[in-house]
Amino acid sequence: MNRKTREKFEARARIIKSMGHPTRLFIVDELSRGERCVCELTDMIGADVSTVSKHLTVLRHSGIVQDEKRGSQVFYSLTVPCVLNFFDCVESVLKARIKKQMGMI
Amino acid sequence: MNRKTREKFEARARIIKSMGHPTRLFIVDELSRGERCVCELTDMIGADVSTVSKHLTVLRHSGIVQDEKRGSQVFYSLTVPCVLNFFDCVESVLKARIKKQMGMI
DNA sequence: TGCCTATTTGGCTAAATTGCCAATTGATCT
DNA sequence: AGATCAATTGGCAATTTAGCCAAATAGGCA
Repeated sequence: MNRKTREKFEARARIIKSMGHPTRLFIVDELSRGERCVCELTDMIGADVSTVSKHLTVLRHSGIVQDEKRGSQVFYSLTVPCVLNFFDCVESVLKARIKKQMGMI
Repeated sequence: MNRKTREKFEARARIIKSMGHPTRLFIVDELSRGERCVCELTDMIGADVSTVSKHLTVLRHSGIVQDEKRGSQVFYSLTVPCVLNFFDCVESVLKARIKKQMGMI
């Protein structure tokens, strides 16, 4: 794998990786239903605000979410709706895995 | 976030996370063109066989790939084709990011 | 101005990840 | 059986990640 190819996959892996954490995946799922402020997300998640804020920073840096400051609050939303396709596919993987475990394949 | 919800997102995040590494993403991309043995993948990637083997174990455990032993070789293939949708979406995220950087949004 | 709320940043520790080498296992071939 | 190739596993050091607390920053309001 040459340098250019490696860089290409590194850039793409970083985006996927940013969703590869339960809390961040929860955030993406929640934002798929509309924008949310940090305080709302923090309440739902039940972790320290600073922790949630850092997770949001990861998602923002990867380009999956964007933020908008309004008053004293910061609202986050998805930049691209297609990330929801991920969920459907993940379900397929889970289903296939269960089928295999049951010896149906 | 209650226990059940957390577990749900943990299971899904584990699948996504397994693709969140340049080498493993490369493997998924390569397998989208057909099954490959460990030795072929190792040649392409240019890392130690043991490293590649461990990456394949991660992907296998998450259910994204399956293995089949034939003779002295082990062939890997995708279990579910939809993982390719990930690539399209990742491209969209990258494009949106570039647009934003250029001040077009 | 001073207080309160919302959010981010710094710092620190614990845990997880990665990649290499060495050793092991398993199949093939002579 | 012995040699060889393919792949996995164990072990270890270096790096990265996660989450909490404390501190800093910023807006809104009395």
